[in-house]
Amino acid sequence: MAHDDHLPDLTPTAWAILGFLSLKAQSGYEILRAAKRSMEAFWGVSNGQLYPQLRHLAEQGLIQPDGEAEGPRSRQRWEITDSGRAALRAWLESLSSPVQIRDENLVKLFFAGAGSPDLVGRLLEERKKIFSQFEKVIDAVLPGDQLPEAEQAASLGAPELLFRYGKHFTKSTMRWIDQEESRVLESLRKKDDEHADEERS
Amino acid sequence: MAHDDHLPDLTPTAWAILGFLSLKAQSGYEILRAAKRSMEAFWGVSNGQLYPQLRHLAEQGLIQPDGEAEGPRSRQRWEITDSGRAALRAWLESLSSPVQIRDENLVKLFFAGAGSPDLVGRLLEERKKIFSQFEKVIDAVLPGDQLPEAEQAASLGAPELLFRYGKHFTKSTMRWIDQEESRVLESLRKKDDEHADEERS
DNA sequence: GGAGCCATGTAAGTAGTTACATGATTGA
DNA sequence: TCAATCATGTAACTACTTACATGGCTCC
Repeated sequence: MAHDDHLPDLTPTAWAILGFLSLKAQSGYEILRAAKRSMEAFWGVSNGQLYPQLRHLAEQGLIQPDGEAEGPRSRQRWEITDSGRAALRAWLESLSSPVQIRDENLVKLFFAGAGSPDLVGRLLEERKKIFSQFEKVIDAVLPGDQLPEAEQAASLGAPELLFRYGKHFTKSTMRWIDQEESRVLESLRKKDDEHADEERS
Repeated sequence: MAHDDHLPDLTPTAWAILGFLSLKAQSGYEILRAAKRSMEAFWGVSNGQLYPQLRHLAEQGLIQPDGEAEGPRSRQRWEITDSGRAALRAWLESLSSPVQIRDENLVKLFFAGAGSPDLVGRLLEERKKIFSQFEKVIDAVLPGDQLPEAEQAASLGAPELLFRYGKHFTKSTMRWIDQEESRVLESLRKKDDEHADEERS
């Protein structure tokens, strides 16, 4: 990773949009759906971002309309330009910003962890739910049954790679939760023992 | 997790600030440092957020000044109030927002994955660097050598729990990268073989 | 009495979300 | 022909970051 030379200054979201257009000329809505299906878990794209960014990319000459939009609000297909492809290649070789995580459940665990094991247990249960939800999103990246062809084409790129990472990540987190849960159980058992000792004495 | 009953409407960052004050009465700067040391990896707190939020928490009656600030810009210590403690307890029992991840390197892998294995290899190398950097942040949560007592007290809560999670998380990610790297190597080997076949024929 | 860090604070900007408005298309 | 859904778009807001300003403290 080096030479951020002549990189246009775009947000990662804009680069992702350009990336989807590099796979196939498509409309904003199609991009939105493809992004939702294939990478929502690791980079969300909302429609409030999408349309302004499309216009911005067009202004920069990185994409262009493919055919005419029939009306003021009818479907407009976009295609990547040569300079768009070049820019995308450069972006792929440039330094990435560090992974950012915002994990409220974990923050709670931090503050609860010193206190009641009960609460920690409940928070770990919640965490399990959060991550099984997360796994559902991941599973949607590569559903067992076949997709309509259009959607398949739209989520080209390397869905299997993201899928493998997502699976690895969720499974590993689930394992950690199980470990912590048995730790909690043990600490409760110990407390019980101590209590019983006190009773006897 | 249930009853979000009478929860004041605060951002998770504000809750975290309140959480730190529940461990110990302290100044903004101390909170900033404790947050940086103990939970930066999973929830960053910046000073542009901190001071306005302190004032906001005070307006809500969840914290109060502990002693007087000597001057307009001198150290001010804050302490949590009873209603602050009650609110914090309620927050700990309330539903957490889902884990949010923004992972630019993974987005690049998605778009690179279908194309050149070389590029995928470089991106995996970058990922390794990103996560070994991440691990350094985690390691700072529980440094082998002892901390000044003040800092220890400030990062009470359950640093070991966050540490264990962070370690588990980074190790597991590193393992995945290794797997993917050998996958890349294999695909390069296959390509080579095919090439050799063509040469022979 | 000045260098450098400690500490508080703010202004400006960034990147994003949600909720809504509206037009176009489809199909019962 | 009406309802639902597809598709584009925007306004208002939210949470947050960076960079800077400034004052206070310490120690030589």
